[in-house]
Amino acid sequence: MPRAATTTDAFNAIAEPRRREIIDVLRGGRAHAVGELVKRLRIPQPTVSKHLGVLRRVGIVSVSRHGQRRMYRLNAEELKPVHDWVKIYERFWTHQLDRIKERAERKATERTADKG
Amino acid sequence: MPRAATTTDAFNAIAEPRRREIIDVLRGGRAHAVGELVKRLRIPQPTVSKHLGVLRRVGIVSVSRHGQRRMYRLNAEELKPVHDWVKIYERFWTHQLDRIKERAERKATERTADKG
DNA sequence: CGATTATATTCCCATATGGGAATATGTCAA
DNA sequence: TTGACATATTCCCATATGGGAATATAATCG
Repeated sequence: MPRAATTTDAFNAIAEPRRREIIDVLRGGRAHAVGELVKRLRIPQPTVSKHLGVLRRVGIVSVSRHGQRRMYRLNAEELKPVHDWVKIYERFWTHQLDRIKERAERKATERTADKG
Repeated sequence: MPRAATTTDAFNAIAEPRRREIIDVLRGGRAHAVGELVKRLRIPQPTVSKHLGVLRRVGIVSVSRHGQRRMYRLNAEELKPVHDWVKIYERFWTHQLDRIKERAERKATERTADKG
C-alpha cells in the first residue's frame, strides 16, 4: 500500500505547505479567483489549480463560476476534524494551571490502563 | 518533486491515521513499549516500529532503552505548530458570539486587501 | 469570426510511501 | 553457549505525488 492519497481527508490535504498557504489567503471569507492566488503566492498557475483541485475534492474549498473566473471560497468546517484531534494535546504546552489537570488525568488514566 | 517526506514535519507525520492512533495511546504521558502498542492497536510489530521511527525522526516521540524493551514517550509540544495553524479556523465552526468577531474581522481584512 | 484572457488538464518523471515477509540485531535467562 | 523474547531493518512492489512544460477548454471582447 502506498501513502494515502492527498484527497483522502483534511489531514492529508493540509500536509502540503502550499495548500496551507492557499487556505490562509482564503481565510478572510471572501472568494478569490485563481489569478489572485497566483499573484499573491507567486506560484505558477497550473500548480495553484492543481492544489485547488485537491482542496476542492476534500471539500475544504468550493468553487463558483463568475464570468471568466472561478471563485474559490473556504469551507473551514472541513478543518474541524484536524482541530478536534490536535486540540486534545493543547494542554501539553499551555500554562501552569493546566499542568495540574494534566497530572490528575494521567493518574486516572494509569489506574485504568491495560484492561484490554 | 514528489510528495514531501513523512518525516518533514508534524503535518506530514500525522497524516497517517495509524500514527495518530499511536500518538493517542501515548497521550497518557506514560512511556509504552513497542509490544504494548502492538497489542493495543493490533498492528504488526514491524509496521508499528516503522511508524514509531517516523514519529521519532520528527521528534513527536522519544525512546529510551529499558532492558530488552524500548520505551516510547510522547513529545506533544511537537504538535503545537499544527494546533497553532488550525486554531485560527476554530471560529468558523464555533458558536454565535464568535461569528460577530468573524464578520468584524472580515471587514477589516477586506479594507486592507490587495495592497501588495 | 479571431484574438485574448482565465483556468484546467495532460504528459512526464524522480521519488517516498506503507505494508508484508523475512531476517537481522540486541538482550535476557538458564 | 544456546534459546527465547523484543525490536529494528531490509527487500519488495504498486502507487500517488508535485512540479514543469505544453496544451486544452472556456469565456470575453472587438
